[in-house]
Amino acid sequence: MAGNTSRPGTTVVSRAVALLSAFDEDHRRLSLTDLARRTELPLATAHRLTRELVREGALVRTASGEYAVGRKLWSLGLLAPVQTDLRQVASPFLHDIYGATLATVHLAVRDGTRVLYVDRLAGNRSVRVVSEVGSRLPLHATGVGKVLLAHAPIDVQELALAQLTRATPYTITQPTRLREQLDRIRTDGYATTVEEMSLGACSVAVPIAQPPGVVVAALGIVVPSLRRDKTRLVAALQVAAGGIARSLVASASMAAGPDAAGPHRLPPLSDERSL
Amino acid sequence: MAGNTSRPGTTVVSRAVALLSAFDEDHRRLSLTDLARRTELPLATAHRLTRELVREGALVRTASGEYAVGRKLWSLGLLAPVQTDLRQVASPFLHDIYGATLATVHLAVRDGTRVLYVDRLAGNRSVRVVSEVGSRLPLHATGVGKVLLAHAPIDVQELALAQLTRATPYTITQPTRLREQLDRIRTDGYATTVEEMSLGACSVAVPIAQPPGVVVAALGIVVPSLRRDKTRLVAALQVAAGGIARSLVASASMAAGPDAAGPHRLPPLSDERSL
DNA sequence: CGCTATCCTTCCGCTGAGCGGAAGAGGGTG
DNA sequence: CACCCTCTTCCGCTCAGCGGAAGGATAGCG
Repeated sequence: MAGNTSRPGTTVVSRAVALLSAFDEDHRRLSLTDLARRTELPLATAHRLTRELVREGALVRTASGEYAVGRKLWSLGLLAPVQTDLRQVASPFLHDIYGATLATVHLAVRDGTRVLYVDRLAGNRSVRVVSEVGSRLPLHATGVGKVLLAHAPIDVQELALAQLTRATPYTITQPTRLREQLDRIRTDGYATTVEEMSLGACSVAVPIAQPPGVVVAALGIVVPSLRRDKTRLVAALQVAAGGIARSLVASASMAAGPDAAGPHRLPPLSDERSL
Repeated sequence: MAGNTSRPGTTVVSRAVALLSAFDEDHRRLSLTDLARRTELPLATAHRLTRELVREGALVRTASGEYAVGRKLWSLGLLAPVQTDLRQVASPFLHDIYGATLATVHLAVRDGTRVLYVDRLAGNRSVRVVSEVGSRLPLHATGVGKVLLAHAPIDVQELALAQLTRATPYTITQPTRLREQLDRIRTDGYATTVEEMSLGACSVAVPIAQPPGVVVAALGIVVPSLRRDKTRLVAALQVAAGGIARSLVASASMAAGPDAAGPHRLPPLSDERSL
């Protein structure tokens, strides 16, 4: 920036990104004042930057004068490696599972200490669930989350176990109990939840491991009850997960995002903040 | 910016967006030098800004040192009004059609003089097609494109008719011939293409009109041949399109993104550069 | 009708954030 | 070892960016 900055040290880029990040699932449209408030930027500054972002197509202005995320960002986001490989490869398999079960199907990866839903298929008659594509939930209360947690590095596990927030009366909030489950998940090869995230919703999930042993994603479905056909569901999921993993080898090499960076770590880059 | 700018008048924001826009379908990963070249920024400048974008999560750095679009942008993009309503509402219907036909299914909107593919379902056994979610193609050579063109404002039609690029030997490049087709599309209620975009691919598409009469999107499928069951396909598509339109009413009010703003057109926006 | 409240937009002078040439650090190749 | 290429860091110059303040615009209230 320049001149009379109220908070020196902040850069134009960080402010611009802050403005964009002010939008979330519950705030898809924001007025200028909201934007300024949420980013803690002076109104005039927010106004100037916002106008420029609109000019560049990163934001759009609705008829009512509110701002929303623009199409340019949408197209750009689609280029992110999150979806490029994994999503494309997995898509047909997700359809197969959906066709066979008519349940909500999830494809997710771990993003720090949260599950990031990369894809989701849901029909009219599927169980209502909170997750949407792009949303992030805690690792300990969902099927795919538990799978990813069970196969996460130790330090991530510790971090996650230290913040077991409660979503329903059935959410597991005791670290020791969850630890036991994680052990079982590793040996059994699948995870389940029973109304731990939302009432009336149970889930089964399995890992997708690309170089065998390295879990890069999780595949899961949400059903009203597990009683009847857990084993059948697990089998179906594992077949699909295997297929996805195998298809990933083909388009391998370039690797599914930073997490899978293997022995070579990223150049330092130091203190990245998450979202 | 500040100081010794080589090209005064450009702003930090525009440079940052330029860096992001350097990525496209054929360039999902770019080295620093590539970025600098594509944006015509001095290397040092590109480096500084890029590093900051990485710090903010807008870009990520791969193990090999290349840059790619980050997860943050991906999540942000998902908030764009492009998909919020329309895509979500349409999703189950797309699945139905896919299940019934196993053909590639497309959901598209018009973005200026191009088709913007908002969603796409394709299986392993579907016809190979060029379009991907997020890609933009000319209006005159695809099924969904023709539908959108037929129902576009006059000035857009003129603009599009003035640039009938050829994709295959079967692409229609004579304005008068296309004009006739557009008339038929309006009366018949559906559009077809026969190998006009890619050889071996035919398509059928129908409009999705929300306040009846106002076309907000198009729904289409791609098949190897139209001979056998065109009427059947048209019927299926029209049922789905009707269903989508009806479901849109429910989530109406807050409006399906700027395009659906009814009689009020978008604020000029005019000379936006595309991606 | 004025008064207050809330939102958006424009103005303008001060200044440090941003600029980018240049030099340095790897790494790969012949 | 010289050459080429890409990435990274340095640093002094300077104008792009900053944001308080003033000026509409619209809405609701008494």
